[in-house]
Amino acid sequence: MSQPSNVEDLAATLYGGVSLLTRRLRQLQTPGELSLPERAALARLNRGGPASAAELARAEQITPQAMGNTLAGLEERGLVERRPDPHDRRRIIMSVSETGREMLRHKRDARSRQFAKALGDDFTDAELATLRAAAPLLERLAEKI
Amino acid sequence: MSQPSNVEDLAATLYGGVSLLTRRLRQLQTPGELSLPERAALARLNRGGPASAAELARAEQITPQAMGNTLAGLEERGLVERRPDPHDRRRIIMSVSETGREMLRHKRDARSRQFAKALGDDFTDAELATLRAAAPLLERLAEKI
DNA sequence: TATTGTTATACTCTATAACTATA
DNA sequence: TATAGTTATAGAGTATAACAATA
Repeated sequence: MSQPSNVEDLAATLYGGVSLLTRRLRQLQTPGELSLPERAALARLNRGGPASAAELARAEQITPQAMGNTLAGLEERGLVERRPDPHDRRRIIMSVSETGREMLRHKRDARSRQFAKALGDDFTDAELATLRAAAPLLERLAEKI
Repeated sequence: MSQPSNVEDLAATLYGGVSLLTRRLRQLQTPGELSLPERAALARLNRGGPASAAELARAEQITPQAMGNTLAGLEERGLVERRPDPHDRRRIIMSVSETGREMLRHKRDARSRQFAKALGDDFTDAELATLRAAAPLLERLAEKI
């Protein structure tokens, strides 16, 4: 197993699946809904608790500037709140607002629902298990590249 | 298994891995190298044989306009060639040039090498098998969404 | 000096819209 | 009418560069 040529093929197939999925996910975007990075940032803020923009950027592995854009969008809709860090006046701590929590709770995001629905409807338990096992490997792969 | 909440979690994790991977892959781009869609189009043209832009667009599931952009980039570097279809004067048939074939043969693309290297170096055979099984599932998921 | 955050700008990838030529 | 291809424009998402404030 894992001869060079197989790994090359795997790389190509993986790229194909990953880019197609990203594209489709973006196409599902409807006006007024959260963008993909917005949803990711909001979800992370919710599971990880309040954090600064720089911390979130490191966690999501994007630049602080890009995270700033994303957070600005979330703040405009009142989904996150900012408060200054009393110990370090450079920092601004972001947290999920009540509206944001409700948004996450009620899964109002049509794209997320559709994504989850596709997984639930069209895949066997064995296939779901494969995807579940593969998800963290994709992250690790991204970090190793 | 596959309770709604698990599927939601899987959707979130999968999105995280997929978007991170896409981002990293794009970051690896160095000037003068093939872009991700260029590489995908060239590889498909090589495996599938000569095809029109519209056919390639359908195969890659992007718009003909987007494929036109990609092919224009490949043509500029002399990696693909165009010739009119003698039977249908609307169509232009694209094929991989000798230079393009050499590019694919010699794997000159540093990103592909690095992608394949990360797979070969940092993953066990079992993990590679999981990724191999997951790749087509990602494509199917993208189509079902 | 290093870090946090901001603003400005540009790039990649893809989409929609509008058009011409051919079928 | 429908399809192949083109051009123009716009949008999402991210990057680099340059800066001010604070540590």
